[in-house]
Amino acid sequence: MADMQTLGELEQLILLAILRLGPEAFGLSIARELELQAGRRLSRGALYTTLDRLELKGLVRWKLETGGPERAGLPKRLYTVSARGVSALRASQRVLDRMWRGLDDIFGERSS
Amino acid sequence: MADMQTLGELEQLILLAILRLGPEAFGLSIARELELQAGRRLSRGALYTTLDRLELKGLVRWKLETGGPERAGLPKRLYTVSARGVSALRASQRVLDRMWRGLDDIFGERSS
DNA sequence: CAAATCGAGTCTACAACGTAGACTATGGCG
DNA sequence: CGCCATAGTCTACGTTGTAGACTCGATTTG
Repeated sequence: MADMQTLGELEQLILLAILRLGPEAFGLSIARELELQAGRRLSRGALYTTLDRLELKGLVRWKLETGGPERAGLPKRLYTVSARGVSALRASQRVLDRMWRGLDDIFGERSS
Repeated sequence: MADMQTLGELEQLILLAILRLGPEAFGLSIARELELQAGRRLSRGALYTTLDRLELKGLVRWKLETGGPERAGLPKRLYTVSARGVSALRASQRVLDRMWRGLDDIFGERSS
């Protein structure tokens, strides 16, 4: 795992949204979570291309959910973050955290 | 300041590096700080084009320092982060913070 | 049942951001 | 002067972020 390429800003947010949603993470719910929590509105394109690229890098996976009782047979992709995805996310967090350290008092917002 | 466009991942780091360095922030010292704190190595190109773009967006400014005693007359650009730069940075932090909230326990690293 | 609608995902194209490395210019030094 | 070092410029390209029109099956509705 020598040099893990860095995550883009949106990539981070999408990974985080998936983690937040747990087993209910599919395309549009991810977009909703992002808008709700981060005030960030995405188009379909923005969402799915990023998801595809994360998949390509092995940071997320998905399996089809074949519809339950309601939504008879209408499948959707349930996304999960892979172990490598979690690591990449933590690496990004670690770097930012380190760079903020000492500045929090002056410019920061970390309320808790 | 309705919708402040989001900062790229490197843009955030460079802004933070400048804040950390205070009055000693010029091109190469920024690169050094980034490597030191974040383990992120940048080429000249990566550094200055990003700096130029931040300037264009009004997030950083610089003034020439005309050499002191040593370095007689050799000028360098001393960078500072503008008020808008600080806001943009805080906005990014706020979003990430919010997205991480609740996940810290499971996946987080925030040691303190 | 055809038409309108909705939810989920695909595809194409382009703008913005991240990156490298060769190049210029000026000063110090043997 | 020739050479090394520092600070910054320029060109070019790969990666990430973005929009919106399109497909396709299901549900609603007149």
